[in-house]
Amino acid sequence: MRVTTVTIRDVARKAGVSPMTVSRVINDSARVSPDARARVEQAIAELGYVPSRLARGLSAQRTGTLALIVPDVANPFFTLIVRGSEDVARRAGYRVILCDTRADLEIEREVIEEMIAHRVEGILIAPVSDRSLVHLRRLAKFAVPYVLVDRTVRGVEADAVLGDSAAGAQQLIEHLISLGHRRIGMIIESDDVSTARERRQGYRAALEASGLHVDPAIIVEATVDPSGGLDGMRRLLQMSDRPTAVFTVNSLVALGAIEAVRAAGLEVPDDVALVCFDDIEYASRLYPFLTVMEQPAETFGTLGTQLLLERIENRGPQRARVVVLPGEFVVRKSCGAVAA
Amino acid sequence: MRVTTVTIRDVARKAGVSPMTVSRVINDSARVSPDARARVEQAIAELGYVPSRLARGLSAQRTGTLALIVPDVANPFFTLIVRGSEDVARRAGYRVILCDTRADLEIEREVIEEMIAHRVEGILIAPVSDRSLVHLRRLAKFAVPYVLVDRTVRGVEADAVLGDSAAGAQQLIEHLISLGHRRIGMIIESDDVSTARERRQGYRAALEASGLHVDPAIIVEATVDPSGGLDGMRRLLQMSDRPTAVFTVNSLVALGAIEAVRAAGLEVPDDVALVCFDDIEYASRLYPFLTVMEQPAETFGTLGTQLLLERIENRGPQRARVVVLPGEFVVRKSCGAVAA
DNA sequence: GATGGTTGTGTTACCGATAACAGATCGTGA
DNA sequence: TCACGATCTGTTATCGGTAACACAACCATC
Repeated sequence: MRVTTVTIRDVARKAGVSPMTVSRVINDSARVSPDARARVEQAIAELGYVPSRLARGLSAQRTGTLALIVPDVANPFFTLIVRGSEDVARRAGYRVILCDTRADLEIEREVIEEMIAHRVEGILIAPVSDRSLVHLRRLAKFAVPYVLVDRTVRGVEADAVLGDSAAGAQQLIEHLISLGHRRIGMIIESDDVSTARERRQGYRAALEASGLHVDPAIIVEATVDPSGGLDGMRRLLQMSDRPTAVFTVNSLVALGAIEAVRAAGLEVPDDVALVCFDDIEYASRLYPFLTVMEQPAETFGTLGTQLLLERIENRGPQRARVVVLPGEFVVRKSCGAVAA
Repeated sequence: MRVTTVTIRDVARKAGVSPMTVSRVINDSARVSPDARARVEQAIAELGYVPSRLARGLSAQRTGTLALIVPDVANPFFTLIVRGSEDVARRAGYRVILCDTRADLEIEREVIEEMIAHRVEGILIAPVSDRSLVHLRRLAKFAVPYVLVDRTVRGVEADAVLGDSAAGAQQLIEHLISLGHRRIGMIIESDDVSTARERRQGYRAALEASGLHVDPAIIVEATVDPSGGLDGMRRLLQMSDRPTAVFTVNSLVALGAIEAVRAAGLEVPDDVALVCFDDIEYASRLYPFLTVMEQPAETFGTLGTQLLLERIENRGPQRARVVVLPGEFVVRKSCGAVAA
């Protein structure tokens, strides 16, 4: 059992060539005589040599590493993005360092510093909010290419892969209106997250198009997880003039909202209809319940990573490319359109 | 906008000291005069200097990076492990590179080579199967500490954090027996995955303890995902003497199994009772249906990472530590114990 | 005032690879 | 036969840090 690492020099000595020739063999770069190549390969096999990416990265100024920064790895939506990104990266010979910011700006700041220190070649990021701006500026300062996924940031022009939040929300709300709802609430996060902002717009547009009044009282802010939904729905239910239908910013919030409805002795959709963004794949398989605007999450990851690789390799146009992927409207029981 | 990187030498020049003094400041290592320290910090701030982890890693032989290798990042069980591991690693000043093997031995081999090349300081791994043995030997050869999570590998003695698969399976089966079932099928993966092996043992032990016959015909092998469950249950339902209850290796398989039951015009638990390992957090919130042996997945991640860090820092005993965490038996509707 | 220990800082070499250049060998055509 | 290009290989410097040692300045002690 070896303790010290086998280096390129050890291989060179054993093969009776210079380190440079070994380097050429492992990089398949310039021409090497069949004879030398064979001896080097033999030596590599015998010594069990694995070239250090650190040394390579330092000298070649290429680490072969990307970073993927998301606000919540446990959210199935982001998990799919992770999977898609990982896959494309691997095929292109890159590794992915995954960072979970837990939707915390300070953690986001830290991980971005870390990734700069790691000299990752590019970053795919679903930023915490508009206040991530300074972090992205930092990336720009260090000339680290990055691509936004799922969310934009005010004042930033960069490649991005997004869902159509405004249109999606509008469609969801229009559906509720078509079912006869006139008082539609919303549980959503703060306005400085682009998706939330756009979904609010869609909400508003749908109401206004039908000549309905937008009542700020039934738009409640919450954290983006089941507990936020629980809390938000609880507040809505307490109102004297409570909504007959509610739109939540995503499916995790919807889960909490459902719990609140049940805890109040009520039911979805009988007492409160519910629609939201993002499907929960496994949950829907077990129990197709939520009416959702499903986004192609894995494609967010694959496409985003492809754009990133193009930036890294300096292919692609100067101008930022923004890809907006439409969602798929899936009607299930929670909206009350079909028998529960 | 800078293109070339700011190095320790640039900082040194600006601060009027040697690079070594700068190194001391950024590492908080040896003593540095308050005056020099102030000048260095000033220079770092003005230049926006971020030390390269590559260079540091190369020269100090420490990368501050761990790898986490799992067979399926999209499986909620492993996602929770990821989250736990990430969290502990960050607090200890380590970054985590996440690798998804997709339960493919060849991909596992590749990512392990990659991680050796990256000179990660340690690896937390849920191995594909017993055939991962050669990969782990490779890690041992390179003196890379590793800790097993969720699964062991035959012939390997290493730190491990595991669930109690045998006891858990036994309890699930005993529950089915107590409900009156006498013909209990199983959908499970190949025997060379330790968890599957142990769950088979628990299954067998429970049956034998009740004097029931173990019928190999109703033990079917399948891939560990919904499609495997679908396929496995389909086969079981075709039998003339089909089981009245089925145990699936985990909840994703159970989802597929339920689909097969429904596709056959039957229902769970009325026609077939169902139990399995691992909860699907979000699904259960929406619809508490599956009777499961829930494992503390996030703890697998946190504890495993702690053990790993101890190995890396050479704390902890020589001998391998194997932690077995008990699961929590959660009775819901799928087993038929309560009214559906 | 010589001795010895602390404190702060610089020098040198090296971590493990690669880029850039230089040189050696060989075949080919004039 | 000589010049020239093609092919292969080695040398040197460098990527951006740090370890190990050296050394100067200062203080306390006898």
